[in-house]
Amino acid sequence: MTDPMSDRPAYNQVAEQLRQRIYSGELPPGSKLPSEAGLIKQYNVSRVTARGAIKELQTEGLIVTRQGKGSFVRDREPTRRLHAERYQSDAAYAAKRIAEPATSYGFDYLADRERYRVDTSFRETRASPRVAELFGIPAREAVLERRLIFYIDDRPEQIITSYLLHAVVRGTPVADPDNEPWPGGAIGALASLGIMAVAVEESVRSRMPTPEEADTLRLATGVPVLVITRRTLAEDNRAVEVAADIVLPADRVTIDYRMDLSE
Amino acid sequence: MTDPMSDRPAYNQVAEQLRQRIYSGELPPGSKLPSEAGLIKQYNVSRVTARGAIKELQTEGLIVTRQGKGSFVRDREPTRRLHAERYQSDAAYAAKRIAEPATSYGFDYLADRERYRVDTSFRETRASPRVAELFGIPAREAVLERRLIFYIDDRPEQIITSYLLHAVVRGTPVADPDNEPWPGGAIGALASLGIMAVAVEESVRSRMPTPEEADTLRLATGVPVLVITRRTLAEDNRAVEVAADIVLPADRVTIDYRMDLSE
DNA sequence: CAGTGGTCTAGACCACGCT
DNA sequence: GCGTGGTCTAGACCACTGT
Repeated sequence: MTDPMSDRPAYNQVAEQLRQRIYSGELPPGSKLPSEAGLIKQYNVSRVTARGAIKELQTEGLIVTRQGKGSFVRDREPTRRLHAERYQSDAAYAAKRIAEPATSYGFDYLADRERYRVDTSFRETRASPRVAELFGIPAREAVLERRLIFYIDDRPEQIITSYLLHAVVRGTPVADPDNEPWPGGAIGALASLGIMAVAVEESVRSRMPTPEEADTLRLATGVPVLVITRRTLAEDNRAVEVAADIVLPADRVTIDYRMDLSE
Repeated sequence: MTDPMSDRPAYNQVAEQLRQRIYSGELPPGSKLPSEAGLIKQYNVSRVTARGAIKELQTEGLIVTRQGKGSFVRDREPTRRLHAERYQSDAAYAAKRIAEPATSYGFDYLADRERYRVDTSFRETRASPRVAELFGIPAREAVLERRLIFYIDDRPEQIITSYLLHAVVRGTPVADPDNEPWPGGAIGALASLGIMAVAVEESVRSRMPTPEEADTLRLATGVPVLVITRRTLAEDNRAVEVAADIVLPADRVTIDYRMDLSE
């Protein structure tokens, strides 16, 4: 059943045939793949070879495998949309132009308020070279590091590591972890101190998660993370908050932006 | 050297120790990991177990392995920044407010013009349900599918699948693949037909590449792709171009956005 | 209990990179 | 030629899932 004349290894040929059956829809999301024993018989290969094919599809994020049950075509998770317009909404709330923030950490604030939870861990530290560069300040300046893990329906949805200048927030309610989640997010928190954000810059990249990230975000193998680095700017484009890493599960999140071209 | 009392498998323990040596900087980018034979001796494990540890680090994107040479800590590629402001620049060029487009497909147009190349393949087809939804038109309407592979220094940097309404571009220079890359991108091409874009929407997500994508983008294992879906909007927020998948190598690209909060 | 995947072993042969 | 990784085999024992 595998072609020994092919220049491609047997495990790759098996994987390719399964992949085609998945892409074609013959094996829809949730459906069960042949068992290892089945593949061994069907393709007349050893167990290691059959497992190699399975492994290949796992690392591509096509299937998930459960011990004692089998391998299954991965279900497509409903993706939550993270709208960049939430920042405009946060700013409008901070400026008291609207009564309630529309979102919190990108979630629908009014509809989902009861469903979410945030774990906070604050500490005073000194700016790393990277954080200092993002702020535009000398390294080792005192900063407040806020580590937030955001859950919805008890499922972790984002890991935020955010920094505020210690000189600005020391002794204020903003430095108190019990006040998280702050209505209007970082923009709302800064506004409570009289600091009005005028712009937000985001840089988006992606990579495979560290084992710790895969664990806390409960990621299947073959699922990358989206990583946003955010700078919240006040007048003169001076950075007043820096989120050096917002880590999101890539199988559950889409990030939306809109750029107006009118001058 | 591995702890048989641990509940974690041997290959995982070996991987964890190597991972720590990489994260700690003891094994910096580019440096060589112990050979399989070395791991077998050092940890007193079988070859399969040693290879399992290597495989784990590969799928995390931490190392690359070359036959006959060994495994090496992955070099961090210099990431190219894809600025969303390029759309404003394209629009300014299209409106003849500036003499030259600043970028082309996100690359610096003036500095890099000689270094890039684009492979094009156009075809007339009917809108898939997804493309139709992005356009806001009935499915099966005639569209021009433009498939562009963009290279810089002969290295593929993005795969674009973009759609234009056939009714709009039929018989025009825009429908001629030889005119790619169009100065000012899709916005410039539309402007030549008198259609002025007023906004661009982008949705960003991430996943592992298909084998074909990994091949054309020359991606190492453990490197995801960033996928952008773009809608170019004219007045009344009517979509005039749809890029249903801009696929970018996540180890070489960062996407930058800026949101102004002033009302 | 049977069926499933998870881990591990010892051993073989092949292909690539370099000296 | 030697050291490196790539593929493959046969076989063993363990752990989880469900009847």
